[in-house]
Amino acid sequence: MTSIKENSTNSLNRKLLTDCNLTYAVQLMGGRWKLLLLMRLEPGRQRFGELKKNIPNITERMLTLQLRELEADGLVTRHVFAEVPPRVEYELTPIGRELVPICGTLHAWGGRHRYQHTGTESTFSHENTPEIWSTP
Amino acid sequence: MTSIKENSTNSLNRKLLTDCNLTYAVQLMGGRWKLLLLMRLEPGRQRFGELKKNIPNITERMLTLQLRELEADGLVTRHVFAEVPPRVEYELTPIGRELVPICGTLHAWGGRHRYQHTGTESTFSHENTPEIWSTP
DNA sequence: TGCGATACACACAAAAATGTAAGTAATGAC
DNA sequence: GTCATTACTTACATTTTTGTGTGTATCGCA
Repeated sequence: MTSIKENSTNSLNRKLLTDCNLTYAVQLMGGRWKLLLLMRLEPGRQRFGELKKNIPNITERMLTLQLRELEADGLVTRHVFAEVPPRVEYELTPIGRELVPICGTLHAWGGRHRYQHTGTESTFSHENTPEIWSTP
Repeated sequence: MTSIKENSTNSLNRKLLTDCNLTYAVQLMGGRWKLLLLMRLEPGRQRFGELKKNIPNITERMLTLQLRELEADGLVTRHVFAEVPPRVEYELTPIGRELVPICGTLHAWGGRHRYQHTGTESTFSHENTPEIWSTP
């Protein structure tokens, strides 16, 4: 998300879909790394560098971008400490936290789908957030 | 989704995220028009032309693409009738149908978020699928 | 013979998302 | 004075997604 052409059909359609609460919701969580970030933040605050370490393959640029969008959308809070070297911590907001159980349901559905569709199971491990993935 | 560069970092990262059941699930429903299509199909089978009529601003190309991806992902079934002019109907699969209540929850969350974040409410109407949007 | 109807396909263009590589500011430790 | 540390920023390149416009096959009907 660098610069958007207001008034392209593409952008108008995006706005149109923003009117529906469902597609609106999906737009908020739609960035490639956003849900992973939310899940990492579930146990509590995390520093920028820790997120970077814990999320495989994410670049600093993408991490910054996605975190800033999450912040702008009110899903996470940014805490800046006036230290050197700098320290910045990220934390889920209440409404962001409400997304977590929904993600649990989606995760379970994804597992069922994968099994039915491919006959395999996921081996991805969310080490630091185990309790989320046990769906009620 | 026309042609994908195998082995670009971009594509490798996509595959990596496919390992997680959550991001896997989001990939399946991530196309711009997919969830709207799923919701339209909830009441029952629909013809290509009806979907086109009912979904604002979607082009034939996008409709085709998204439906084909949904089909390839096992979320909808395609029924072709050997008639002239042609008739094709689309229908939710069982696992696709399991996504509907989750969408209901997401829709509700989206509504809460929008209200908190913007102070407004959605005016988007899903005429043909009213019962979905009343979340338990 | 020509037309309308339907569900597409195709080549191309535009826009958006993602990735790469390099640089920056401030400070304390050496 | 140089260096390491941290959380970025910036300019640019690549890849992917979305949109535009036109064409097609088949048949029944006028």
